[in-house]
Amino acid sequence: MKLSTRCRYGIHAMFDLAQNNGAGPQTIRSIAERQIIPDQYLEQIIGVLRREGLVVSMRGAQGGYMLARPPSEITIGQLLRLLEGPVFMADCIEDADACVRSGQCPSRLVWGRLTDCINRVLDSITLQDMLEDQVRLCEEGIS
Amino acid sequence: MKLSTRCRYGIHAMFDLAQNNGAGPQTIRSIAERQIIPDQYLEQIIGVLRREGLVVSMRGAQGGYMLARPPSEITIGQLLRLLEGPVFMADCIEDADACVRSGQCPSRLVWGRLTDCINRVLDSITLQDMLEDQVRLCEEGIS
DNA sequence: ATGATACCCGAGAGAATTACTCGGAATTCA
DNA sequence: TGAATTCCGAGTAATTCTCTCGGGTATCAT
Repeated sequence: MKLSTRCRYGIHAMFDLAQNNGAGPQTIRSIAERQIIPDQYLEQIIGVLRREGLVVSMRGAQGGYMLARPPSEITIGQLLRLLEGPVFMADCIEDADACVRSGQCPSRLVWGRLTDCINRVLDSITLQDMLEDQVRLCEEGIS
Repeated sequence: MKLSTRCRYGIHAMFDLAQNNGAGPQTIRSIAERQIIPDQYLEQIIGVLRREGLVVSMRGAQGGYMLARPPSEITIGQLLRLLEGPVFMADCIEDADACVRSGQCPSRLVWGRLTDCINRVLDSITLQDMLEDQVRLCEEGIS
């Protein structure tokens, strides 16, 4: 049970944009270099994020990407659901008709509880929180 | 973000064994029929559970499988970790050296929190709990 | 205008993983 | 002995994941 690298790359890229928020548009290449991501792959990933309205792009020379909203309004849950697909542990969580037993299936209860817990944790963490975490981690590193 | 069918099959099979606990060994075929699982695939899955000591097998005619412990001592977390691989969302959770930035990486904090939450939920649910859930679900269905 | 920069997009290659299948050996009960 | 059943390694088909390619389009600087 692991995240795909697509999802990790996407979240790293968004964190990078959060760090550079206000510093003008960032190119694919510069993000990819800082975050150590194959740049053509990142292009694909960031395309998804743009189509969903989480980042805005500026084409042409001096173009690049910027967050579409402040870091405090973007949660990891949003990112993960976009990049990894919706969080539901079995088809019957999204669609009760996917299985004839849904109404009386105890595993369905388990998957439901797990899904809720994952979403709750992830929706409670914003990019802003991560920026603050990093400041704290760096200070601890120094002292 | 979904469970593999291997994992769902395995848990359904274990739940089936819990329901038939005390009723003698259950054959692959009978479990597969009740739980709607391809039986040769189930054979493979249940082999993993046997090697890890969660079920015991009896070979030969009238043989089959039984739980190695009471349902109250088997958690979904144990099963999921066996069947789906250990729950860690990125390599750096298990092995800090997997990434040079581990010490100062805020995503690592996120994956850590998520991993903890998932394990906590899953380790709190036993097969016995699921048996009781099912009784309750059936009663609700009737009334 | 022109050229350099950079996003945009669909198609596809290669590798890994998943979900199964097959055939046959070993064991046990009746 | 023979039928039932587990045990095991190998193999295959489908899917998904990761990443690449090539060419198009928009924009800025000169």
